[in-house]
Amino acid sequence: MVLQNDQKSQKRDLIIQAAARVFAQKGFAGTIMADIAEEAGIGKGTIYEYFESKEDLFFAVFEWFTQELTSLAMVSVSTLGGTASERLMTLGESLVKAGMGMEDMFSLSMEFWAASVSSQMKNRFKEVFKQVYMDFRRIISALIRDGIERGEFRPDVDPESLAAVLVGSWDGLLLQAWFDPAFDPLSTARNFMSVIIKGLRANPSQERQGKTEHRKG
Amino acid sequence: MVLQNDQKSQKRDLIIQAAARVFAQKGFAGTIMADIAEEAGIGKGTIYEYFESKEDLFFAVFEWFTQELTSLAMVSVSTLGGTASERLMTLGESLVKAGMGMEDMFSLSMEFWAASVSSQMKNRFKEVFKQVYMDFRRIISALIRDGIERGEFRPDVDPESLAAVLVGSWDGLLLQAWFDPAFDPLSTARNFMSVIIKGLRANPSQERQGKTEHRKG
DNA sequence: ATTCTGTGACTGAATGGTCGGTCGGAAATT
DNA sequence: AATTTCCGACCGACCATTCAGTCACAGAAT
Repeated sequence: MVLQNDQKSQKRDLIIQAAARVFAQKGFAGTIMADIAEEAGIGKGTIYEYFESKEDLFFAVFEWFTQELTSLAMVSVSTLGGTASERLMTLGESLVKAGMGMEDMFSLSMEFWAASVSSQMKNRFKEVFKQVYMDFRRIISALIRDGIERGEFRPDVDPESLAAVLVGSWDGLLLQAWFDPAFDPLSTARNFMSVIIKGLRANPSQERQGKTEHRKG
Repeated sequence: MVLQNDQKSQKRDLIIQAAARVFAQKGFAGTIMADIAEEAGIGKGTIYEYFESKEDLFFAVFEWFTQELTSLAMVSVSTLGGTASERLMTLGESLVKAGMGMEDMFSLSMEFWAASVSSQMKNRFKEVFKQVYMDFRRIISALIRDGIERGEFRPDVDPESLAAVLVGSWDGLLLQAWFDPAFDPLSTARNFMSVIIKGLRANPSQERQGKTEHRKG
């Protein structure tokens, strides 16, 4: 049977997802192509119909992964309503939850990080990572800037810096949770966000208000 | 010549440090034992006089690394004077600076993370990581608790949560910097800390004061 | 019959780890 | 102090294994 393009890409996806599971569990080096073939329920040779090499496949998994993650964040943000504080809070929670839910996927992230150090394709990995982090920072900083414009947040915070730290702390928290099952990133994040929000409030003495001391449009 | 114990351990350290450099540059998988031997200026066989296996050596590098890092933090903290805010700020800066300075070393961290996913010894790696993160959190949370007791910080923040986030965001920030050379983790951290400090202040309207609304001795 | 897809046995390159042998120096013996 | 013995640190050629990638063939589709 001659596969249609969409069937072809469907099978590609099948392989990618099977590979993702195996890589997540065994790491890049620990994974052999035969494992992936078995997981996907196909022959080893077939993989090479769709991918150049093991590294090429790994990179494809990486791209798939970042896509999933980014669209998750996009959806979260676009769905959210309420004040900037609330949206920030909710986005944070849903990202941490996502990270905790797909715990396998987090271990995949670690493999990707490592790949950006030493694989043949480290520069391609780095480039994509850079872009992903930028995207996330952009999403968050827009949210913060919005809060400032509404007069909800102090005008003198730097949205970019704060966004970077939030993005960073999600990684950092999940990392700690990865190593210590007793560590609860969700309640940690919650507690933390409330401190942040207090620091952000334009007028700390009131819960919320529209008084505008803000500059910049 | 029969080596004394201290000569013996000196050579061990020599190998560890040579290995650290090579692993940092080429990653675990990309490193071959011959490289390490060459870097250390010894024969390959000699390495096996001191270490069971490649993984065993890698783990030894890991232990050495965490020791270095922890003692750096210890020294920083014990040296620092001033208010809790100032000490927090300074500790943060010096850790970020350290991370930036030894950029090779940061890439080593990534390798260690990956090792905790998939190496044979993943549980040993995880255990050590867990301990290291706990130590760091303990250092920071003690600092915060101190600030609360002095009445400098609001009594209703959770020192453990905040400490975890700070620790996490150092990792997270350095990670972003790793991928994007244009990203400046230091000024980001500075900006961020000032938001945090504002959120922490016991009495936000004054710069600093000793008024004690605090409970708990 | 022809074309396309799937396959898994096979191969060769790469490399972790071994082991028999070397050699500089310490200790024992003279 | 000269000589011999002994030790163990050091070495690197070699071995055994592991796997990524290939390819000749089988089977399906048309």
